[in-house]
Amino acid sequence: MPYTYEYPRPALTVDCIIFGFDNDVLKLLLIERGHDPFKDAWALPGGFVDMDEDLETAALRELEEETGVKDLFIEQLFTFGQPGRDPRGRVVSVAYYALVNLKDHPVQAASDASNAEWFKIDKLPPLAFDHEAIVKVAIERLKGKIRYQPIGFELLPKKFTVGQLQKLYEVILGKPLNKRNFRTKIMKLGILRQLERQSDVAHRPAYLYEFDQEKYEELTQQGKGFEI
Amino acid sequence: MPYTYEYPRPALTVDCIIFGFDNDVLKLLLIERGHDPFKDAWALPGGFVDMDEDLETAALRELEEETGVKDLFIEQLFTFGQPGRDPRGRVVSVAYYALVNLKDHPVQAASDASNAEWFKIDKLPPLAFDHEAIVKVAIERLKGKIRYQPIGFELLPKKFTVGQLQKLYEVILGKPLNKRNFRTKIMKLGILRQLERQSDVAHRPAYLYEFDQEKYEELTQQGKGFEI
DNA sequence: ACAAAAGTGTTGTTCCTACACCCATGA
DNA sequence: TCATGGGTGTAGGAACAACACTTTTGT
Repeated sequence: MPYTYEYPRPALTVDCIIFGFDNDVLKLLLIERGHDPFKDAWALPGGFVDMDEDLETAALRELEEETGVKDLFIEQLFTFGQPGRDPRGRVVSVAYYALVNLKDHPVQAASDASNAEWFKIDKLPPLAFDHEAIVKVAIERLKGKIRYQPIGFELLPKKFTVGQLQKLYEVILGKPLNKRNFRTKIMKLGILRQLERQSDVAHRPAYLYEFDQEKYEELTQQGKGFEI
Repeated sequence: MPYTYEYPRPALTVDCIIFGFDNDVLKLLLIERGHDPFKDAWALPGGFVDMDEDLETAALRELEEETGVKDLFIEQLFTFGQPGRDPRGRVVSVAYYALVNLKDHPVQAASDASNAEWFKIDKLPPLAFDHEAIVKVAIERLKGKIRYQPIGFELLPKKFTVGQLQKLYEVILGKPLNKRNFRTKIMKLGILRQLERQSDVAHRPAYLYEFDQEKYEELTQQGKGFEI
């Protein structure tokens, strides 16, 4: 059943850039394409937008269909619309990105995609379409954003140590941070709730913390800055 | 001549949020719509994307067609795609924004639009579609961005005084800034080139400055921050 | 002389940085 | 006892915030 319009229209897709953090490494969720074009190549999860669904909903739906990953907060990244970016014709893609705790989000490829996997961010395979460029934009955004918004917490387990948090910042920013100063800074924000200590570690057990969403919202609503 | 596709496609448009600065006030460029829907209502300049043009190009083209304003740098803001935001059916709109020096960009309504005008940002008329929401997003972005990027300079004449620059920051941020501290901070960045003095003003004449693009690029390439 | 905006001095406080040091645990 | 990461003290300097003061113009 064909659809007809008076003027030509580009096709509209969504793509998802999903970052995960695991064993001190930043990872990216990719699918292996099951169809042409770029059959068998790795690509960002994504697909066509349905007529009656929100863009964000479309992104979440495609993500779950292709990777099994669900229940996450995504945020719009950028819209890529250069003619020629897709061999099938004019395709405009709205990209969304998210950060997840890798352990909480097991992948299981489904339907459209023949496979789904986490890749280390610095060892990505060649990607389909202009997806390499898209990933680059996402990483830049991540770097810029983590310095003044607490998005990092979504990458960690619910309970985490200050050490883990610092490691995460170091991986994303790509440079070592001073332990003492990182601690003082992050603690002074007052957005961490202290819990019990670790156990069974071969060194002095660290305190575990959880992120205090409420305190954070108070902070931002007062317009107070946050900078690491 | 109709165009037919196997699956339905949303229409794709671009919208432009153009900020100007004039007499200590922040203004926004709007057009009066010449056709239904929302005939005679005020709206953001914008329109449908052609099949062979870049999104950014489409935004610039529509802007010039509808307002006569051209030769500016635009930046992608956000893509709005909620079903129901346009009474004609599913329309997804990629929004772009820009800052211009009002004096350098005379408006002259043309073709599609029956009229184009600058409005004070705090006295906007009711807007068509979801354009009020779009403007709100743009203002938030502007506020967030001006604190660490020198986008403000594009709103001012080529030669400007530190007082004017401060006024601009105050208007955008919506709060008064301390004269002494603003000066020290902005001067220490070293991105202003001092020129001659003002003349014919009823007070001590201020030095004029121009923005030093090169110095700014040096600054950012060293990864140095910039914060007001 | 006065208003109005430009521009400077200064001071107390807070924040940043860099380093050195001690602590608790499992192996 | 050693390695490992957790956690604290502190000192010097840079940056911030607030306020008072002087300067130069046109009217």
